[in-house]
Amino acid sequence: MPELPEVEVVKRSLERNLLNLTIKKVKINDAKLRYRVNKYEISKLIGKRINKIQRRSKFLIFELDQKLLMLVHLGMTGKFFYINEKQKKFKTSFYYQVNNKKDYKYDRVIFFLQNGRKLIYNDVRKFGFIKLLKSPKYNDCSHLKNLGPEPLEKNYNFEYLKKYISGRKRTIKDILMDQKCISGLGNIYVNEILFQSKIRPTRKVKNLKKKEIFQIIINTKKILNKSIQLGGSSIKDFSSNNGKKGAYQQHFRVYGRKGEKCSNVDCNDQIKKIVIANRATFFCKRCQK
DNA sequence: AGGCATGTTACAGG
DNA sequence: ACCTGTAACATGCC
Repeated sequence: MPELPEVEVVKRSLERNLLNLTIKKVKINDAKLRYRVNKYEISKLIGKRINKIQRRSKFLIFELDQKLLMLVHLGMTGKFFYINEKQKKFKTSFYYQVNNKKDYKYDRVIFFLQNGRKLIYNDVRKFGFIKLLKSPKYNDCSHLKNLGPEPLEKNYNFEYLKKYISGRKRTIKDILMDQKCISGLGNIYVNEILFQSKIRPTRKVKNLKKKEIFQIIINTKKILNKSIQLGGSSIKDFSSNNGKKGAYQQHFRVYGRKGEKCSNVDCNDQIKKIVIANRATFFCKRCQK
């Protein structure tokens, strides 16, 4: 699920529902996430109120009483559910309506809230993590300190990207996936951005024209904003849900479309799939030069 | 059965 | 010390 737009959608939903609520109890069903969830540390959250929720790149930051900071990353399959304590079946959730009975197996950490509801961190593959930050200056933490600019902020612009790529030898796909260059993009959106920008993912950055760099900036912002507006995208892992899903996936132009006809009206070529930096890469060889 | 999957990072080698 | 590429992590699905 989660690249920047999905995390932003989750953040807004958490904000709507959790602000000013106090955590009553925390239950750890499985501590073995990306990093072991420390029971002693997590217990510090008890009795604390959630005052603010922020997003940086694909990370969520919960600010609680006494300057406690909880950092959450959703990894590949992490998600939050928000339900009534007494409900046995999930009826409401932040992001998806859930009807898959097996889902409870992957409830890793449960936060019991003072209003009688539960916030559940659910993660099939356990690539996500939850940890408390030591310093109130969260930009110091190892996960956040080397991140590049937010793609939707003004400091991600033509001058920035031109300067960043100068002297580098890598491909544009590789660079856009690199969180040190731009933070928050992942495989799906990079594929989409390069398709819309008419740039082949294998192009070396040193050969990019001014106009192409400009297109990348414009299309990055355009695509991310559109996706956030549509509630992000959810794929594969959520195909069994019959509730509300992010709608942006219906707008994918190349991602996952190997062998299909290019979606540009005047083009009859098939979408190709190759691997760059261990990641599936889709493009149209006629439209992306 | 084997390959693939929305992410991050530790590590090796240049 | 910087830059780059690869493998590993855990689990389910096609």
